[in-house]
Amino acid sequence: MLKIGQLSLESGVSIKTIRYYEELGLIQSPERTEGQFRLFTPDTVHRLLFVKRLQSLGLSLQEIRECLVIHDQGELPCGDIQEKLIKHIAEIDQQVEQLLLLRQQLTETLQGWTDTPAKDDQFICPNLKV
Amino acid sequence: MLKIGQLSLESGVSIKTIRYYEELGLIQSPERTEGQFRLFTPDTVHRLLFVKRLQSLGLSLQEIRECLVIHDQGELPCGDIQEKLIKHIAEIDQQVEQLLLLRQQLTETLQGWTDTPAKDDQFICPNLKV
DNA sequence: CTTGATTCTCCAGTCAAGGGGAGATTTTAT
DNA sequence: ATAAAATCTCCCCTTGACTGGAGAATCAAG
Repeated sequence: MLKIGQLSLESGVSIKTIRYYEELGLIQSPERTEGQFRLFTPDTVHRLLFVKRLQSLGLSLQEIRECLVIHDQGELPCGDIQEKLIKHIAEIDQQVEQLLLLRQQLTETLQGWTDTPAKDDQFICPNLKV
Repeated sequence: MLKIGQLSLESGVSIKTIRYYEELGLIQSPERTEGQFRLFTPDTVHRLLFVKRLQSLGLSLQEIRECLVIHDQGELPCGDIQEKLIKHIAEIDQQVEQLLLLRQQLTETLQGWTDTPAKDDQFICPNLKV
C-alpha cells in the first residue's frame, strides 16, 4: 500500500493531480488510514501510467474514464479504445484541414502586401479593405 | 453618434462583447449621455469590423490591440500586422507538424491492434503495454 | 515527547473570449 | 403620464486540466 507521495513518485503524476483524478472518478477512492491518509493499492501506479499514455495520444480525461469504467466492469476496453483512437485521428484530420485553410487565407492576405501604402483614413490598414 | 444597440446591429458584434472590448482597450471609452448611455462615433463600426477580420485570421485580441494602438498613434499598422500574420503562419505550421506527429503515433499504435487479445491482468489494455 | 515531514480539506485562481442574469435607471413612444 | 424598450453596473459562470495556498491534523524518527 502506498501513500500519495510515494504513488506520485512512482507514477510521475503530481499529488494534486492524483487527488483531482480521484475526484473525477479516474481512480477509485482508496482506503484510508485512521487519520484519513489515502492508501493506494500498488496497481494504481499502472492505472496512472495508462492514463498518461492515453492522454499523450490526445484523449480527454472523460474519454479515458470511459475506458477505465469498462475495465472496471471486468471487460477488455481494447475495442472501445480502438474506436476512440480512430475517432481521434478523424478529429486531427479535421483540425489539420482547418489550419491549412486558415494558412491559405493568410498567404492570400499577404499576397501583394505593401508595408507603406498610401494613407487612407477610410481604413485602419489599407491592405485590409476593412 | 450610435448607442450600443445600434452599433451592435451595424457591426454584428454583441453588446456584451462591445463592452468587453472597451474594457480591454480595443475601442476607446466613448462619450456618454447624461444618463450614462454610451455614444459611439460612427467609425467605431469600422473598428469592430477590423477586429473581426483579424480575429478570423487567428490573431488574439491582445495582438489586435497592439495593432490598434499603433493606429491610434497616427501610424500605419501595416508593417506590424504583416509581421504578426507571418508569425502566425509559422505557428500554424508548428501546430500542423505536431498534429501530424500525433497522427503518426496514433496509426502506429493501431498497427496490429487486436480487438480481443488474451486477457492479461498486468495490463489494462494488452494492446498498450502500459 | 517533540520536531519535521507528510497529508488532509477547502477555497480560489489560471487561460481566452466572452455569456447570463439581477436589479436599477434612462430613454422613447404612445 | 405611463408603459415599454434600451441601457447601465456588478458579479458570477463557462471549458479542461490542473496548480497554489491556508490552516489543521497526522505520521515517522530521534
